[in-house]
Amino acid sequence: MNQINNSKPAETFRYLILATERQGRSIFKETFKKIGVTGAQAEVLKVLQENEPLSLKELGAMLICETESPSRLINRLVTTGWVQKETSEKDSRFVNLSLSKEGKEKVLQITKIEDSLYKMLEQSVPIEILENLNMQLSNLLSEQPISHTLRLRGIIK
Amino acid sequence: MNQINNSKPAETFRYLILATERQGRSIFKETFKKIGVTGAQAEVLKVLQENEPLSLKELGAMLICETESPSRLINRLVTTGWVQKETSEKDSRFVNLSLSKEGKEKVLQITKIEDSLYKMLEQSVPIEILENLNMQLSNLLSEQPISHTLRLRGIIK
DNA sequence: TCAATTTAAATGACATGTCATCTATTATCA
DNA sequence: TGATAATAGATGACATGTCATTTAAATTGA
Repeated sequence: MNQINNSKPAETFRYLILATERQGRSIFKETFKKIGVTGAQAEVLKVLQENEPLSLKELGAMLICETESPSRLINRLVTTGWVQKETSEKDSRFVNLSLSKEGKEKVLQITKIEDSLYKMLEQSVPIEILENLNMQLSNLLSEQPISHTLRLRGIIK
Repeated sequence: MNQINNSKPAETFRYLILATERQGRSIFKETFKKIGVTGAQAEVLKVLQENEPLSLKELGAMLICETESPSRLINRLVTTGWVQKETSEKDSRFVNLSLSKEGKEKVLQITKIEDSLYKMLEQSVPIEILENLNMQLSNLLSEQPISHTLRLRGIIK
């Protein structure tokens, strides 16, 4: 078991969160690369799968990786052919975003990758510890702006 | 207390880590902005303060936000006048990086900001919970490549 | 009805992360 | 001694995050 620096618990926590996020992102990136997808793209495709159709603003509100109108990210996914973008008939300021057929297929691949990585994590860390971490982290975030996004995503209730 | 999605603890954990990191980054960014520094720059300046002089490679190994030779980040800090860069006399492939006088002053400001944000966090979360989170997260990372960086930084031992 | 205001999305500019490639320097080895 | 290999750092190109600004469309209110 590691010894941590307990003289500065808040600073230690900050860097451990940063390190955990970076390590996780690196692991996901490594495997997403094989199917030609970045982490941000994967999140978009999955959010669309579960909530389509969405406007850009609605999508932006549901992304944890993205805080504002993700025009460029979406335009790249449209160019790649995984997302369809249509101007709304009711209000042409809005666009309606949804997955194409290829996008739906790509999401299946993404889900397989994610599920296998989740399984690895669940096998290396006792579930009670994961659940406890989840409870503490969600308490920490409960009054923060991002908790709204987490509720939209069903990550916290 | 929040209810979390316990049907997928690993996925929930992933997004909670992502959300915690993003929320924390946003808070630091907000306050660093007032002294004209980005989060990555702040980390560089603090690492140099505690370990100077460093080569680019050594610095890169110690950064949690950065994984490789951070040439451009450093060049911007040199341009801004906070970091001094000299070619090594012994081996001119290497550069020696250290803080300028202005850089040292900027680090004092950075430290004040960080300490006040750390204090806020320590006041809103019981220390035992923070320490427990730190222990669990460091255990999680102990076999990961990034644990080397964390040890160099004294965050884990 | 029309001016003013608000809203959705796009874009410019900048910062940074990532990967590949390049240049310059040093080390190694026959 | 010189060719080859390894190393440190820089740069090109691309992706994405952030903030400000712009454009186009819809809403509001007099």
